[in-house]
Amino acid sequence: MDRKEVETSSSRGHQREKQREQLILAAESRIANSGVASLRARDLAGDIGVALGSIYNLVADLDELILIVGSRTLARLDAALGEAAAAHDASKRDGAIERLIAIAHRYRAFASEHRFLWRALFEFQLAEGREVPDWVSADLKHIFRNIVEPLGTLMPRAQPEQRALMAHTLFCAVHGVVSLGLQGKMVAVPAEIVDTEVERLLRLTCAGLLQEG
Amino acid sequence: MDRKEVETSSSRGHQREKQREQLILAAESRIANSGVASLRARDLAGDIGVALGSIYNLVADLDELILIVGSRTLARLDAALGEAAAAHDASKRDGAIERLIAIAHRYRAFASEHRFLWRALFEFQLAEGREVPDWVSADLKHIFRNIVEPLGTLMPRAQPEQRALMAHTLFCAVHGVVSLGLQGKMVAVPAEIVDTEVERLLRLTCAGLLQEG
DNA sequence: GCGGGCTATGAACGATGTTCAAAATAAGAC
DNA sequence: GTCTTATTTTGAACATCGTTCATAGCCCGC
Repeated sequence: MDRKEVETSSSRGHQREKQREQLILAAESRIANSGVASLRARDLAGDIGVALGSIYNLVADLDELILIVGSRTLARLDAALGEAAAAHDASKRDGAIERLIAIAHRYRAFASEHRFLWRALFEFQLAEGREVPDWVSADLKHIFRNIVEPLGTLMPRAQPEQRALMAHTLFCAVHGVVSLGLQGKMVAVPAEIVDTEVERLLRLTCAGLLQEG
Repeated sequence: MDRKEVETSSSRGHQREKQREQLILAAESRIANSGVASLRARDLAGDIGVALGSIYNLVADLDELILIVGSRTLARLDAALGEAAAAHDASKRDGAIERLIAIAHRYRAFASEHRFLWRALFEFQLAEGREVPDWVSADLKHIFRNIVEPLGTLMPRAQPEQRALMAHTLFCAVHGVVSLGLQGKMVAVPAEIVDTEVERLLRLTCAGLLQEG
């Protein structure tokens, strides 16, 4: 409790925190290169030059590590989409539509560039009983802001909840096209075709919205 | 090679085929109840009253078993969607739209009813290097027919490839809404809300299509 | 009944995530 | 500086997996 103890524990804690960050970076690198399914505790221990058991002094288990990497991926995705959104003025009709398309294209590009990290966001299944951490909802709400804003222009009479629901629908729809298209689960679709698909989908939907008045 | 040998091998083969079917049913039951991730070779051996090693006389490995169960799921999905499609006349504009919505609603219902079997279709990742079997593409093409047909009414001037691409886009979009909505990955959405979302999405898209002429 | 090919068996192997008793290390007291 | 104590690091051990394979048993035609 005295000064020396506080200093001590903070210095130790600092060392520990450095190792923890090394571990997170190693995990991120391995996931990015080989996919989340091939993440191995023994590999990570070797990566950061530590014994196998020490991994469990730095994180509770591998699931926590995957969640942390996921939060970093979500943050990068948020930054990328925000950048794409900023390029268009959502207060004008055409700008609003172009922003939605730009976000969708950036989403597709992000999925292509960070294939394994992006897939890890959705492939990872929480162990039974564990709950999605709070930061997931928080980060997603932030991402959705970029979609809700142009919808204000395109759905001027709608209530905020209606716009929020539409933002959710559009995000999920674009995600579906990107996900099934790139993953090649049914048929592998080239990236350019996926881009034309999401653009077509958004233009048609926006046309329908504007027609409603 | 003579008759008796043929009879023999066919009777033995018959027994083998019966065990194989038992194994497939056991796997399907376990996946349906607990998800594909908790499928265990030892459990299956116990289910059909056979030694652990015998599993590998009936199928190459568990991946093959999961693929077989997947093909059965796809067949059921095809039947369900076909039934929903048959309820509407795709040659009239309103009927075409209603058919698309009915198919989407049936898709959502199928996903709800056969949660784990449906998720197994998409969660399962082929082991590195192995290819998607042919029946996947074949079954999917068949499913898509129910979507392409009403698009003929809604996109009268379009080329067949354009209609096929739009069918792909719509399927993926609806899948995205259903998948992310029901799975509760971001926010768990009640089934009824998911239904309203896909219906809204399809009505807006169809309105956009009709507006194009 | 009997001999030869096929099949079923479950012990064994190699991975894997996770735990834990013991060793090593660091901190504090004098 | 040295000793005691608390903390951390270690890697062997454990429990589960999928998968393999030598062996034992069985069924068939003869």
